[in-house]
Amino acid sequence: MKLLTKNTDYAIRALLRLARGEDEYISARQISELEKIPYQYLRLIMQELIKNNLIESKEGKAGGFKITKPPDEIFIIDIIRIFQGNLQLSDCMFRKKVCPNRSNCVLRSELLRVEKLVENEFSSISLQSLLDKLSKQL
Amino acid sequence: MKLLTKNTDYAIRALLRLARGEDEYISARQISELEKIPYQYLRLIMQELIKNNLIESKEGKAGGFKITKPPDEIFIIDIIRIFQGNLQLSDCMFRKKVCPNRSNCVLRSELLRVEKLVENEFSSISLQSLLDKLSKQL
DNA sequence: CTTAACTGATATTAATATAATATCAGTTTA
DNA sequence: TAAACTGATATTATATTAATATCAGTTAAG
Repeated sequence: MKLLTKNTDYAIRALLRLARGEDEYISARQISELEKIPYQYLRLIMQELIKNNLIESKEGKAGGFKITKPPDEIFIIDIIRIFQGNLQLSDCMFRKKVCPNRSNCVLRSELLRVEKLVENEFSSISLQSLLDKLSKQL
Repeated sequence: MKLLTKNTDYAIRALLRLARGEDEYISARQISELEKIPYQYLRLIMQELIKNNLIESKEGKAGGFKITKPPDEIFIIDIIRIFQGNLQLSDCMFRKKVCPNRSNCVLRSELLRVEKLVENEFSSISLQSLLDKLSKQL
């Protein structure tokens, strides 16, 4: 079970970069080099972040990206949701009206509980809190 | 993020079946039909469960599988570990000596915490507790 | 003593999700 | 007008997960 996929992880790192970068625009190229994220892949990630209003862009030479909100208003869960969708349980039979399988139903409520727990945890971690940790490391 | 993969889920259901089945052997064919699990896939799962000493088998006609421990001694985490390995964090750079990426390191401790949490939850759910729920549903 | 119903072991394929590249059009600045 | 960028989208590669298939060996029952 992987809590974060690579794109979520890359996105977090990219956002942390932007959050550190005052209000200048930072290009995908720069972020890619600083954070060692494959350039083209990062581009896709940035586009997703734009769609979700976490960052904004400036086109053309000297263009790049800028974070749109203060880092204490962005939470890890927001980023997870973008790239990994809502937390989901075992594939099983969820959309179906009546769960055709009792054993699974029994599991369901437990999984929902754990899911909720994980969600709460990730809802409590803001970019700012990570930045704070970062600065302590220096 | 999927908490359980299908094989884990199937394994849990199969084990619940066995746990309900007194001390008779139940064949993969029967379980497959009762729980609607693809037969050949289930066979593989049963073999894994044997390797991990959760069940034992009897060969030949009238053969099948039997659970080896009382259901209050088997926990969901045990089954998850068999089929999904240890909970793992974001792929990132874990085995490496020095984390080459500070931003990620900052995430690391948080992820470890959440991971531990999930682990604890799944360690507290026994097959017996699921069986209890099942019987209430009847 | 042979056949039906089973498990053991392992190989193969299919399906899906994740990760990474590639391309081309359009924008901005110097 | 060229260099350095983003927008949009298509393509490919890789890994993981799920599912099938095959064949040898075992057991029980007629």
